[in-house]
Amino acid sequence: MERMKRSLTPVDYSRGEETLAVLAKALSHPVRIRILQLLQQEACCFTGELTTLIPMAQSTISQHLKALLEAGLIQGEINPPKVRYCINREKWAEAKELFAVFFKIEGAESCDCR
Amino acid sequence: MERMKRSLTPVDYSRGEETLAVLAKALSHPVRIRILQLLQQEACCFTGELTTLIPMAQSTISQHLKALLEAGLIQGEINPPKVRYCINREKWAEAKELFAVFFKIEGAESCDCR
DNA sequence: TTAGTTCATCGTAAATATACGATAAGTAAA
DNA sequence: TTTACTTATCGTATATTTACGATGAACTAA
Repeated sequence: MERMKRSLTPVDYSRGEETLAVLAKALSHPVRIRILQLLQQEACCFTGELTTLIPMAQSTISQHLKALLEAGLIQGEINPPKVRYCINREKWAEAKELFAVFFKIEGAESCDCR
Repeated sequence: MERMKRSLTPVDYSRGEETLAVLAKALSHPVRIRILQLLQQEACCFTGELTTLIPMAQSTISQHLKALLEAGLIQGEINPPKVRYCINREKWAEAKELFAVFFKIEGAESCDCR
């Protein structure tokens, strides 16, 4: 069959739109929400501590940690043979602000579609 | 090959964790961010208006609208043969609050992992 | 050096997401 | 009824995500 195009013209998104989408994607799995909450409460966690708190394979937890790391929401300190993670406060504040601004937009009045 | 298990014991997430993840997933694509911003600015939009504002196939836009609808962030008013969409203010406020509360957690001090 | 510990990465299966065109559903107008 | 218009859904190709176990990398301790 013929090759299918993936888009007519590429939509060009603003920096904010892209960033927000990336952050939202990082938050789009419940276990990552859980991990972030645990890191908030505990200040720091070794990967091993997380595996005792969450019934998932160690490799899966590591994979989710990587996703959070790539989104910039957490940072890791290599303390061999352990690795300790914590929230990246700077990025956290940025995300908090981005979501707040996004949801604050009140633009026009609701049209109350049903 | 042998069937692979998807999880050791199912992790049970709280209502808030699930809800936040669902909302985040809805926001995890830049075009959906764009659509929501447009709906905010314009109060209401017919699907057709959105297709003129966003260079994507009508079917694709419709698919994204469905995703936002399922997450509850928007609502539609059938006004045949058109359908007008707008933000669901109630859900919007709920989402705003959920994200705000989530990011507000300050728990312990940062451990400054590097 | 060897053994043990901790974590990341690889390989892979399955599910989900994302894009497109084609088609169906539904109403209004001719 | 027929035609035109708008939107949703279907079918499908491809990409990405998510889960697992197995293996590798890196450091410590014996």
